[in-house]
Amino acid sequence: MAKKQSSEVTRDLLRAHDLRPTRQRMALAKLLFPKPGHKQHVTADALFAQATKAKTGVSLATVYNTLHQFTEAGLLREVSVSSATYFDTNTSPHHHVLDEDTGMLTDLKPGRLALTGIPRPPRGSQVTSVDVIVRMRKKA
Amino acid sequence: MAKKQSSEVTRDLLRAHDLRPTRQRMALAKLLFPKPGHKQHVTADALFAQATKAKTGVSLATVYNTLHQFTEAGLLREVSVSSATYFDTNTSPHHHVLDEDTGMLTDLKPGRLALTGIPRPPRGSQVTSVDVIVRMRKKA
DNA sequence: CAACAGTTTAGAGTTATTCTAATCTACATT
DNA sequence: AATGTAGATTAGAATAACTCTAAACTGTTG
Ligand SMILES: [Mn+2]
Ligand SMILES: [Mn+2]
Ligand SMILES: [Zn+2]
Ligand SMILES: [Zn+2]
Repeated sequence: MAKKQSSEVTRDLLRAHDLRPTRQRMALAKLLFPKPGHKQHVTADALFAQATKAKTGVSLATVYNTLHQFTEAGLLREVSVSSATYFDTNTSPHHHVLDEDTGMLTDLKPGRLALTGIPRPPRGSQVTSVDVIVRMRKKA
Repeated sequence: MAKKQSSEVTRDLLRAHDLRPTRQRMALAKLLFPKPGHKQHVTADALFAQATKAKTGVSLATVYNTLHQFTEAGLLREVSVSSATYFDTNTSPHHHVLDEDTGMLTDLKPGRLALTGIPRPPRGSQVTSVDVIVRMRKKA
């Protein structure tokens, strides 16, 4: 568990994204962004558990609301993997490897995997994201 | 709605995959594989609705059971897209475009999109699948 | 036509997530 | 600093997509 970022830094982060620095958002932001380079993949449930353990008074609904607001603000990226959604603090373009045995999601080193031939969207539409998930499992 | 494949062909298809040709499986197979080249993406719910409309007596549990059995048999391929799973009658390797406005899933012409640099799995593990989903949406 | 493994089913249970509508709070304004 | 209000939080109900259970049914084999 990394040391939490200072309140001032966190407050500025929220303000910079037009998010009111409420007690709940401050607490969740500190958990999500403990220090500049620290990237992680977190589910709503896991974050709620962390917040609860840290005695932060935050409801599950607020965790969901906040994750989505942070995502809209560009602070997070949503990655859907079958029946679980991960919120990724690494918002730069990259792809994922999913360990199907453990459910663990790992970043693929950027630049390693390359995609060519992504179709151009019809006019009026745009490509929202290109998600590549490499699924791995232990051999039978 | 394409004409259904004959019962004999459907029966043989099931037998060839060690699946007893029950009334329910016959009905669902005819809906899924109406004729040789006809590919589609179907959700459990949509298939259940089709079967119900066709006055086939099939329960939702059986639809799920059957879709998974067909998938295990290699007749279908499961494609997960956020909170919805599509079963694809096209089991050959290919990727998808998701229209986020309508939820419609479309095949990407194979050969068009290319991937390089897929990581080699650690010894003892294997790559189960590499899923690429290009998400598109109407411009704001 | 047994006999039994395999199959189906209604309905309850689960899990992840969203919704509602009442309550609260950050902060701009006075 | 007190006030007004848009924005935020919350408990709990609701929804959606499955999965499970255990009892009833059926395709196949002998
Ligand atoms: Mn979401
Ligand atoms: Mn499945
Ligand atoms: Zn990531
Ligand atoms: Zn497809």
